[in-house]
Amino acid sequence: MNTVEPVIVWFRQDLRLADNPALRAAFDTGKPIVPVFILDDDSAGEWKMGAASRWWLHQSLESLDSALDGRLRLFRGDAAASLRELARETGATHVFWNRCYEPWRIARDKRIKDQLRDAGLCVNSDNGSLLFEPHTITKSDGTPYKVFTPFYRKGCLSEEHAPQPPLSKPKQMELATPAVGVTLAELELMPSTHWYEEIAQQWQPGEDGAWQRLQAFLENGIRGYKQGRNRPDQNHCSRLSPHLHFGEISPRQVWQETEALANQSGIADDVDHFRSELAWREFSYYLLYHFPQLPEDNLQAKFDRFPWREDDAALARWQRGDTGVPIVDAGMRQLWRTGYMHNRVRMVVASFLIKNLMLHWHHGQMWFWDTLVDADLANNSAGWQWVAGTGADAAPYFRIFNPVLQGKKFDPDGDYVRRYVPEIAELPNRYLHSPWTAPDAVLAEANITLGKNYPEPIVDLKESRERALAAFKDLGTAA
DNA sequence: CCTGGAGTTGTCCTA
DNA sequence: TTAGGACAACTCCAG
Repeated sequence: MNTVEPVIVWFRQDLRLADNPALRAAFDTGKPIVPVFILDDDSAGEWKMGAASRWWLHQSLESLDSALDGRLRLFRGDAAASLRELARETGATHVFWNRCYEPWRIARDKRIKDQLRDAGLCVNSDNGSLLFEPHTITKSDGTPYKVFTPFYRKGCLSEEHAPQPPLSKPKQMELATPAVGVTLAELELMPSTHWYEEIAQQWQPGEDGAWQRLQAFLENGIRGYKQGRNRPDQNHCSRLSPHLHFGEISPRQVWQETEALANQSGIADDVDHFRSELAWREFSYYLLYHFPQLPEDNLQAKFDRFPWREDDAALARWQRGDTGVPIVDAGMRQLWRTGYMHNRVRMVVASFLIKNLMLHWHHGQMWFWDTLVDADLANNSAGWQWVAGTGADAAPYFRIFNPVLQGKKFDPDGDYVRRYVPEIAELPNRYLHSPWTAPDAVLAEANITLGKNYPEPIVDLKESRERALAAFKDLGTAA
């Protein structure tokens, strides 16, 4: 044991060494560091991590542990108790962490902070995962923004709140290694069956993987981002969302890396657009912080009386990608197979569930929560409320995606649909997004029998659109 | 308090 | 084939 008592760094959603304010603050004490991660499922309540996220976390912890020379300590269960045990064991006097913003975490962390201070420990927390924290941005009257654009102008784009340069990685950290805790396997994050193999092929969780992804995006994806980001058949998305969610890379780092590109000819617009997407992540966290009921309740109360349908069979077919609407099925199958879905297609499948099937957005939110590797309470909840039109900055009720038009517009050559819905791959482009409109001879030529090897559409698009329009109209506008 | 412009992501019909 | 307007009315926000 070291003669100097160590300090504890509690890793949470900041699974990286560079630009990690808590780690930096601990390092600056000059004392040995005990790095720890605690899996505390019970505190999360309904928002216990989903299966895909747990797979990712396992890989990411493995990567972090390796970057820390195998010194990461792991605990399972109550966080305050684990930290107290660790402090007792090591004689540590300080605990450092970066803040999280989910309502259940804010409440839990406040409790923990009090308990640790009562036990005589010093506690420091920092902002490690946002460009700016939700409480720092308000309108001149002190109330929170509900509209993205003015929020963005007042935030990232203002002098006052311009993103800060990231911190470097501490060099030559001294790590302490008490013999406490559990093994990674004992966290039981890995699923018992091997459904994750295709997911594993597509992703490299961890800080190194995050940087490789960012570099690949900056080299190949960002040019043409503004238009290309809408194309699920192309590679213009950053795919940084899971890395950002787990804090393997920080938004400050990403913001700074785009800085040099912004001055290159011809891509200023693309860079601006990408940065505004980072700001959308900030806005989701901002909404969750100021409206903590965001994951549970319609922000616009009038939607509480919307006549949602109950239809377990339809929900199951949506989940499986078995709706008979190709772009919807492609998206849902991409999600199931890869733990990810292209953003444009997320909107299409969400609109289909909410508007065409008229099922409550909670169903979609919960399914995404379990299956997405980037499942994030703020982004997921804000996104579903946005599509449902129940959120802060509501969409006009008549904005109902037509999945056939969306398919034709954003997957014009059908590459995306053919990849994930191979049973209709032989259909010509003209009919690929609406097989039910194809003449019998064309279907026969493509070896398709609707209702046999690919379903008839689960709802009539026109009728269900009108049904939803009527239901939304009936709500009126009064709160 | 009043005013007026604006609001991520759409669809459909008509000329 | 393509471009433009209709589709409601509301709330948000800055001046």
